Amino acid sequence: MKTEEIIARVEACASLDELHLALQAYIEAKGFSAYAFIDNDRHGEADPLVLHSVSKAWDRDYRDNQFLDVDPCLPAARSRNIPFTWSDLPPVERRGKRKPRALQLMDAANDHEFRNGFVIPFHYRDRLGAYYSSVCTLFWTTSPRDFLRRLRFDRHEMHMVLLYWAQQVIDISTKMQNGSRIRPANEPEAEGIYLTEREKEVLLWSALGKTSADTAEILQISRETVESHIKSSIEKLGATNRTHAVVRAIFLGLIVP
Amino acid sequence: MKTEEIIARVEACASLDELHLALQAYIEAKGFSAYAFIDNDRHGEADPLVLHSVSKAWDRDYRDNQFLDVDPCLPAARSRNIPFTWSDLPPVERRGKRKPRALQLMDAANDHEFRNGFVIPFHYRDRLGAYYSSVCTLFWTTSPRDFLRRLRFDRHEMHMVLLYWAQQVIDISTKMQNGSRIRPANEPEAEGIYLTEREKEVLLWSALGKTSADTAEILQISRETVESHIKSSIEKLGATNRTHAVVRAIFLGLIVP
DNA sequence: CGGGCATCCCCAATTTTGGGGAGATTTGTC
DNA sequence: GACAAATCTCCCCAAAATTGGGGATGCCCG
Repeated sequence: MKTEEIIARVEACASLDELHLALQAYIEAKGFSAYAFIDNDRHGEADPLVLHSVSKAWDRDYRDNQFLDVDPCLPAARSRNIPFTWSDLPPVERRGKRKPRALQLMDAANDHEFRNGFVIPFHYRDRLGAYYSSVCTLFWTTSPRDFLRRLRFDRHEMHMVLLYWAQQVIDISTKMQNGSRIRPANEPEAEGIYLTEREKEVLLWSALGKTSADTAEILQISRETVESHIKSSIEKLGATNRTHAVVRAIFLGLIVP
Repeated sequence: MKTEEIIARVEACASLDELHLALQAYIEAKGFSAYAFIDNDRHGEADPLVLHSVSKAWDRDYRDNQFLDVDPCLPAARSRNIPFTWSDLPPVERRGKRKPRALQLMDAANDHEFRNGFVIPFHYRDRLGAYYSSVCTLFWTTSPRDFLRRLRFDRHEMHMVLLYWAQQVIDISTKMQNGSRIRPANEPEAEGIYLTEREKEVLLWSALGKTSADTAEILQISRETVESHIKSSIEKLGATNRTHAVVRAIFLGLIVP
């Protein structure tokens, strides 16, 4: 099946379940046994979004030992955009007497027959500009040599498919969370709301914590003028006060702090 | 030439000049006339990294008119991980009598014979965990129909090549800046900022335009308590006032209006 | 038992809001 | 070129809200 077609199939999925099945089918065709998608790096979010097809045993092992905190894949994925394999990671050095937790993790993975893993990092921003990082690991349980051969052929295709897949997961899960990351239902449409350059400018400085007086200084205009711009922005945005106006302007993509 | 080979070639580049030449050769082979890579989305960073092969005239036009501020590609790229084209963007409506700046930009692009553009967004984090967004636009100057045909065939390959290319640009440019990009001194670490439930709650209501008194009413607590929570959030977030705190909380993903 | 959390209170200084108005300049239309 | 609309600029004033200090009391949890 062509990459094109697989991506179209992924984009046609309307639920996380469908996406789960689609990915599992895809990676099995590529010789992988399971996948784990962890959308961890959100602040203050109660439970990270996790989709996976790993065994219950491994899932429990991973959680019970809090391997999430020591998994070297996560920091590696955080500062990369390009997929890598477990074997690409720098070896864990053991210093001192105690076995590093990361080594424990690797031993555990080995116990579960995971011979290698293909890790795809994924960074994105929502409409508010907030950043998120996620990672998807594909688990390989058969011959390590076949793993390398597989990657040589299909690394890019898999990367590409995963990018679209992850985007779809994000889109759907944000939509499910009562649309929170998309657009609150009660908020009026962006259409028809335009701010002048000056208005955006003063709102931006306000978003960066400046008072009217600060902004006046920065823009070399009078405080009254700054407030006049703020006032008209508040009115245009249908906001109740400065903070509200700034949030809405950010939300509407009118300013980018 | 196979994708594999092109990427290997890109990864072999040791300088920005080489990367520039490699990309230009690649996109010309695909029928594009020029590219522009802008690594802009960073406040407090001295000069944004820009690599491009566009004409001096267009470069000057773009800078002189400060089109960077109105370019609809940038906000679109900011919240996407998947490439798009100029024609994918929602049309710019003109309200009022004045011509929107975005329309001016489009007219200018047309004057420069740019018929369409392929835009690849790119998000990444440095070793310190700071996030960056960049965008690479490929300019198409010949028949619009050929553009679509080209994309149908090569969209994914080009996406992939650009991902590796951009990663290489980042790697090299960070290496050149004697070390890494540094988190702006005034920005506290995202990690380690935690707000209590109550703090998030009052910030959220604040983001929605409520005053302390409103929020007190809503949460059935006293105004002083609300303000007390706001105060401690401001301190935790290293903000200077309420608006700033709300903006930062949003950007850290702590609250979701 | 200490520390963080949630709750409440006070007060003075500062900032913001919500009215009002008004002149100069730019921009596009007729 | 005349005209209208929008923008940018500045000003005044009183009411309301926020900020930055300082406290205090429970409560829960490790």
